[in-house]
Amino acid sequence: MSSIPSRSKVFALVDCNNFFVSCERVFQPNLNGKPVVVASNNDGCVIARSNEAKAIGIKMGEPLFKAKDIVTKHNVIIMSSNFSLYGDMSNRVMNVLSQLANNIEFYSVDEAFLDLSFIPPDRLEDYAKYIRNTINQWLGLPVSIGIGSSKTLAKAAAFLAKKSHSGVICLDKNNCDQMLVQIPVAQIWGIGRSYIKLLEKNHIYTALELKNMGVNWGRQHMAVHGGRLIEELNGNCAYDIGNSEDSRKSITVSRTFHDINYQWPSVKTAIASFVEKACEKLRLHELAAKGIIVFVNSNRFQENYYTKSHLINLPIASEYTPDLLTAANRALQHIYKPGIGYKRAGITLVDLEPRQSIQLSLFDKPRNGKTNQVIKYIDKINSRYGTQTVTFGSLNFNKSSRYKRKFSSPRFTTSWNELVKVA
DNA sequence: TCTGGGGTCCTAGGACCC
DNA sequence: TCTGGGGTCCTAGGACCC
Repeated sequence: MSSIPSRSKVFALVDCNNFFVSCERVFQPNLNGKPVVVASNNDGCVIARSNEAKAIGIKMGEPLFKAKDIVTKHNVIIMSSNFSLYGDMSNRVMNVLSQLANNIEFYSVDEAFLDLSFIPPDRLEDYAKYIRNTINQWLGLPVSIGIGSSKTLAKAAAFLAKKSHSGVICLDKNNCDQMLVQIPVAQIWGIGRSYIKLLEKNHIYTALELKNMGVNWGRQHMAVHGGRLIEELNGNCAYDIGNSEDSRKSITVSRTFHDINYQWPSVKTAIASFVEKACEKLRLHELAAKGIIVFVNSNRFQENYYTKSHLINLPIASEYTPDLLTAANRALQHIYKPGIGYKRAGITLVDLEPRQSIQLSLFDKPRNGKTNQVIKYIDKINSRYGTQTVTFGSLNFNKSSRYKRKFSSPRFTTSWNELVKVA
């Protein structure tokens, strides 16, 4: 029996150039042509650079105080970050891209993978240029596009595309090796600090050399990911386009403290406010958490660096701040060490699952001039468990005690349909 | 003096079970 | 003093990404 070889896949990576800086420039065109950097919270680190800023030697992630001399000398413009702007611009980019390909993965705030297998090979480059021009014309943002038969190759192509005149590079069987030899192995997607050391020890310096090591070598020295990575460099797809629906697995809120000697009361207060923020996100995405991790760090640039985290599993999947606050406090007791000045703390909500209730707001008649709002939770598990009736006051979400919830709201019983009508 | 914040995936080792 | 061989699940921590 002969099998017909399926046509190999084609992936494009669309990457916004200097994204945060480019967003700022859309609304402040006077920044064009000047060295501009966007700084992190507290204006601590450089998190985006214009080409002009890159050219004069400002490094990504560099603390600003270290770049002080260059900044002064070249009149570098420093912008404080405006993440709501970048998020909004990101949504616009993704909306445009969604109209240009069926299968798309929103990989990060400024990058997306597109499945372009539906485009004939000889039309790929033109189509990529069309995408690039469309985004530029509609949104005023410059993008680079890399194309290859795996996501890793598409990323590699995008790296070269950034330096190219056209902003688009297609890797195919014919030009792949001669392109990969130009790419330092450190630029390959999935190769970080530790692997660079390992590869240098083995005299591997370019993407081509890594490709030629073979899948078995990769698996042996760099675990499963290494094998897949080399598979991908050889043009075989090991990572398909991801599901683009919001299926996040954790939510983190953390901050670095300005005051280095954060002690118990302050850390406790900070953690409480992180829980509040995380719960907002949780509800925004209609999720519930089954666990909470609390972590604290001392200053990582000092000796005797202290870092500790602790997980508390919640007895119920929770989207309620009070439950999570209690858990966070318990976790904090485990990791807090007196006498240590904390530099950073945060919480991560884990094991997220779709929220199993929906929220309705019912209003009584105004009393004492105020509207008496009664917030109710209605069982979505109705459909799952076939229950028809929802009781407020003391509510069983389903038969298992795991989902029992108590409410302080007035007790009454009604049916699903009636409630929907009221809502 | 001053060094971001938010994610994913994998693995080693311990606890526990039969 | 000798002290199995599997398996699973959980957790902490490491590595990577933007």
